Amino acid sequence: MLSKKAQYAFRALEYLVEKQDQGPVLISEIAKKKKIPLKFLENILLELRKAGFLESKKGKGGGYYLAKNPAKIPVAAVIRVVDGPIAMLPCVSLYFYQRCKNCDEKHCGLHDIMEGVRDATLHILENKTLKDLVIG
Amino acid sequence: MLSKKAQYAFRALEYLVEKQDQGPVLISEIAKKKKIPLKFLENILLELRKAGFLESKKGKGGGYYLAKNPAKIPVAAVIRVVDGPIAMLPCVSLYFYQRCKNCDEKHCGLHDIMEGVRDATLHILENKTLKDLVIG
DNA sequence: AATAAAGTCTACTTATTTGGTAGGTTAATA
DNA sequence: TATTAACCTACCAAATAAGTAGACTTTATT
Repeated sequence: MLSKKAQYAFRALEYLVEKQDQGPVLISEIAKKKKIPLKFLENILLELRKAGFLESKKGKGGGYYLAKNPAKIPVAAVIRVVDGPIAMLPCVSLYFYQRCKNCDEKHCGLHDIMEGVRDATLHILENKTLKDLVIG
Repeated sequence: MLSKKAQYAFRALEYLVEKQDQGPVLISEIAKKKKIPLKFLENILLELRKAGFLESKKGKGGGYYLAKNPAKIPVAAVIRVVDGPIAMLPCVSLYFYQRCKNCDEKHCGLHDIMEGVRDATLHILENKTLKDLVIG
């Protein structure tokens, strides 16, 4: 399951995609419209900015806005930043790989199964982007 | 990510599939061979028995063994019992569904994306079984 | 019948993660 | 120089995950 943090992140990003051409958007506006706790959202947006998905402006007329074309930001990238690994086992994770203790990856059935799940999942999450968060 | 509990569960089940024709297997034997904390494993096996995957015998010569053909127990079913939902969002879970607050599922891009991920994931996890845990 | 073996059950404890808050600091604008 | 709004550090509480303790029941053997 995605954490609430990640779900908030996607809701906020969806809003920013919608408001894409209207200059910086206030954190407080996003919080209000998307019903996300303000201070929690602050942290989340900061993290998304540091990851390069968003940019921000301080002071009057400031706020957050997309750092690049939303069609260039895969859903998978956002999940990795906010929640970490996407795979179901550390030993099949591409970005957060950890070797299995007590289990030989070459002869582990679960490993193979979860590798398949990872590939199927990433096939979708690497190709869907922030653009796809907005429908119609 | 699967919890450690789920990973232990699969390791134990794999062992029981291997020892399938050799009568009841001691918890302590599984714990030792698979390096799983004994008391923790007790709880896990109990849960798997209550879910109908395993059966047990008490007293001397007792132990745990598979309740049915391992090829009839999908990996998905085990995950649901031990860890709960497989889907990435409550609103796309088949067995643990919960409605989204503040979001209309009909117009939610993330919903659609995660529905796709769920289908792709289940396509694998419903068809792979405990039999597939053992290689060669 | 007595004993020992082995799973069962209830109830903890401890560690980690999640979700959220507080309050001061810095930068931009008017 | 006052105001606005993001930035940053630190903290806290609740929930979940991970693991442990110990007494109880059932079964087989002697």
